[in-house]
Amino acid sequence: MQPRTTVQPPSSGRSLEHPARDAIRLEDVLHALSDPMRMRVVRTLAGETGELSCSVFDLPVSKSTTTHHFRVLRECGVINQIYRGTAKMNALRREDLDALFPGLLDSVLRAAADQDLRLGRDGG
Amino acid sequence: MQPRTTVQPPSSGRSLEHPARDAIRLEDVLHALSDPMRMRVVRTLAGETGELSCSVFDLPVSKSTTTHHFRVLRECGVINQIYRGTAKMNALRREDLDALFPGLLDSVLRAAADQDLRLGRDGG
DNA sequence: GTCAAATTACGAAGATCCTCGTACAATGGG
DNA sequence: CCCATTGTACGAGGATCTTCGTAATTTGAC
Repeated sequence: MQPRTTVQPPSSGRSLEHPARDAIRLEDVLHALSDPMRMRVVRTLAGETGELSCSVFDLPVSKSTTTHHFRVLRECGVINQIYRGTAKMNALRREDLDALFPGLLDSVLRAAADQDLRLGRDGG
Repeated sequence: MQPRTTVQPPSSGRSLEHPARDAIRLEDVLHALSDPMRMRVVRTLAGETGELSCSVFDLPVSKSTTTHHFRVLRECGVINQIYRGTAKMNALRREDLDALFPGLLDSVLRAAADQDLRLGRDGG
């Protein structure tokens, strides 16, 4: 078997720009989370430990729009994106967000879950 | 003569519509807080125990725009507004927000304060 | 090389948002 | 009653946002 030393082969030469941790702005994060589609993405990512490709999200919008929302999330520092083959993997920047805004992400996620229960989605 | 049981005379006949607690939506609150002017208002209100009139806020925008921002905050359930004479008093709906979104307001306020320090506003 | 899968880029339509100025309304004091 | 104070209503301009369809790009498999 091959060594495969690196855990994750970054795969391709395509690169994606991400803001450094210190460049992340609270107002941008709040704006990003104020969109239902993006909130849905973030909530799904928060329930996963690893990465998810864009295609596993079945948002009720076109693929172009989905691409747009993922870019907004990346450019404001909420998610990390990396190409692996033809897929683009996504992960929450939980460490960075928790370091910058302690407790914010968790309270937002909890508020979203509570609201779903209250309004009768999912849990009823 | 009338009993006048209520503590605060509402002063005028002008009334303002507020969403009930259960009608407050997380996405609307996040959107409201994503604007720097409105965040400034909320942070100022959070530092006060009582009410503040609109005029004590010296936002770097016109009076029309100030009115607009206060209305957005009221209509999404973040603040409570009431007329007292010629003034309009504002207060955070802290109880409602804390009940609906535990910890959210506090973490947002803390994040805003931290970011100000980090970016060199105020504290330096 | 060819092909399918995943995603982007581009341009555009429509909606919403932030901002403003000006004219107007409500209140309380003299 | 007159007036100053406080805030609103009513557009309107300009920016940004959400959404889309179609053409193009990148990658991995055969």
